[in-house]
Amino acid sequence: MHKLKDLHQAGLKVTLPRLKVLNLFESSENHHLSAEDVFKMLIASGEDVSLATVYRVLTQFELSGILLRHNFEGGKSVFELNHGEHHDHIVCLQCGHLEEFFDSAIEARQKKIAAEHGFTIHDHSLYIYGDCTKESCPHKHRE
Amino acid sequence: MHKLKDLHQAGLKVTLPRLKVLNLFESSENHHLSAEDVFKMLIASGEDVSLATVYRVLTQFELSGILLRHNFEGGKSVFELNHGEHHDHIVCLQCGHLEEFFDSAIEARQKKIAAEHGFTIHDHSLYIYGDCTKESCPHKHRE
DNA sequence: TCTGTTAATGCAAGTGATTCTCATTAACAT
DNA sequence: ATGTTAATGAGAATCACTTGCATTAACAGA
Repeated sequence: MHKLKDLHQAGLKVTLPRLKVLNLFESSENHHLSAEDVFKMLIASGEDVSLATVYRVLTQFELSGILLRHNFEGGKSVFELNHGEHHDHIVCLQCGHLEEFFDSAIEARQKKIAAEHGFTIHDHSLYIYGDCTKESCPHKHRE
Repeated sequence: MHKLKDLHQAGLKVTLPRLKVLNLFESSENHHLSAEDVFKMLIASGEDVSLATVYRVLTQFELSGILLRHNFEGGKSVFELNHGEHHDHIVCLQCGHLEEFFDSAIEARQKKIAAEHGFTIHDHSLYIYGDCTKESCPHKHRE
């Protein structure tokens, strides 16, 4: 259990809210959670935390590298555990279903493009938006 | 000048606020503007528009294809004229300098990835963040 | 050109997500 | 055990938009 280590390394005290949030990300079915998701799930499971604390903890975890933040369309941030393996996302605009992918060809092209433009690459975000073909996807809601 | 045509095609009346916004995008040095940028620039040049109208106009122009909306990090939408040629962006984290690029290899890989995951691609957003090492990169930029 | 219908606008109030303030409390080094 | 300092909860505040509503401007038809 490297949870304590993670927190100490980040210079953060080991408090109940932080452990609860970490546990949630490690045990949750859905790996991508918004602040509100986290808050509601904790409340639902009887834990008593404040929404403000959830936001604070998520931001601290992002800064210390424990979590990754994504800004999908829709205005709210979504977080996931940082396992150290970079990947991009493909999102269903109908049902929100999310899949991860990694493509070395795209990664390589990006490096090349950055170099051609005289940039030192720091980071990138690639989100593909589309319609998924899941049975559970409410595809019929089209105009 | 196809401004009037654009508006008519979009089923929008040719009103002063709409013309002012279009003119601004066509004449501005900076091609990527937020709602607040547009509002402030119009006010500064003596035009009297409401912020609410700016938001409405930008959204309508996006829906009718006249403008493209981007959601960079930072939580605010940025718009640019839609010239019909898709491109992605590479952004300097130091000075905010922005360059556009198009890479057919990346586009092709994305289509393939979407197909492999059973998605019908609608759209994508790719932003590369880095440091622009150019002399032309002034380190005195607004937030 | 006048005019009625309807869309567009301005203003202010309302939202949703997130951040901040500040008094209180919990961590943990001593 | 306890002092120091960070962390928390509760709610107000902020930021980027969005909406309701009364007023006004567009423009098609007479």
